[in-house]
Amino acid sequence: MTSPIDSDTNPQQPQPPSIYSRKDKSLGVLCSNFLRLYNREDVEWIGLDNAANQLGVERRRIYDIVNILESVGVLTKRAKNQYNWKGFRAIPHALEELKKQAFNQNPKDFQICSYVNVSDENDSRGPSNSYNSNTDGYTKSSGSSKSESNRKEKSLGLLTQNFIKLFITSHDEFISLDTAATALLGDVHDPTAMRSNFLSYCPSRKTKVRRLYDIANVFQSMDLLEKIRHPENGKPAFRWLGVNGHPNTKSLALDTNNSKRRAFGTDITNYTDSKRYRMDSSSDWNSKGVTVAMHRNIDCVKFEHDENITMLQQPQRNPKEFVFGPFTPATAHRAGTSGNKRVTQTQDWENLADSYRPQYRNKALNDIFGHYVEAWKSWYVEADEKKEVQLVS
DNA sequence: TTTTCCCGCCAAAAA
DNA sequence: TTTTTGGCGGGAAAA
Repeated sequence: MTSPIDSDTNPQQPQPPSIYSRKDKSLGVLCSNFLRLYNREDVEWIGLDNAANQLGVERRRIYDIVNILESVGVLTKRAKNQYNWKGFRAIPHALEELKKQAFNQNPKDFQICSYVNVSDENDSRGPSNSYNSNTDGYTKSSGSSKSESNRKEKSLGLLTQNFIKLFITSHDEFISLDTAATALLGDVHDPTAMRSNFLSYCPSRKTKVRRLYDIANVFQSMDLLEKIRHPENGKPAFRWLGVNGHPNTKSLALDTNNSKRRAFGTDITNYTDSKRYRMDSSSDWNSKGVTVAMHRNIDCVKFEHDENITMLQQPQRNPKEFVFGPFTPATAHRAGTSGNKRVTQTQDWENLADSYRPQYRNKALNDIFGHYVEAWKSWYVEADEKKEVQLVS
């Protein structure tokens, strides 16, 4: 067996001046090399030091790769410096878990809207949080300390999982990283970030986009993701390929002959068709990535910030109804919803927004939340009006 | 000019 | 305290 060092090049010969190329150093290339090194049946575990040495990179880069791979089940942490190798076979199960999470409606399990302890007046430190031992390893227990949860909720692994969930739940086949970053901005505890989000300027979004490029590069090297030009605007976007390496072919054509659309999130366990990782949605809710963020953030505040706000009151829910979660389409309707009901529903939301505005002690937060609600309301109404027009025509 | 994303600083977490 | 882990953003290559 020969190592790269044993190549037949003559060491005496002057090497051509090494031309620096970023591509050679990219995370995608590194991930390919990493997989080439370890993606074998006989590999049980890997050491980070060994990986860094073998691949000739700093440990820091190995952490990037490992965190992303761990988020899709390829690796699990075994000990300090060591990871168990699970391989690609673990990916489908991990994706199923993510899918369940994306549509499972225990909001507290949804990391994206985790910590919202914004109030300066409420700086009590809770007990340490820890990752649960469930599949993804990133579900947070409640009562986290601010700093810990801050750090973990911003982790690359968590961002990776939420990025995947975005593809799973999105009605759009093509998602730009900018849109994804907007949707995945979890800095709800940062009033500046929240406000900036709506003003299309946000320093942390730039960082988020950087991280999404990292993730996308790794996933591309694994054939889980494909970079394309958006067919409509020609801008760079990404398409989720999934484990089969085929694009999600859930197309609108699927529903063209079926006016009765599936209620959002009703077939959680129904993923025998691997091409259908995206749920049918009866709305165009995520034609605006921001809408996703909007809805999510409101849910965050609603469920996580109960000590500082008056809870948003939930309308009485039929226990049999599916309870929407953070990625739930804001304009999703139940199957068979009548037009009248839709109008009523819109009005209900308007009323809700008007009547149940939480009262933050922090005035800035209060303003921001109000901003969220107003924006959400207008988008909701707009989307509903579009749907009405479509129905009429 | 905009998009992409490497690189390594440095702080948090763990040992 | 030392070591491991990894968030973060400056700034440069690539498009």
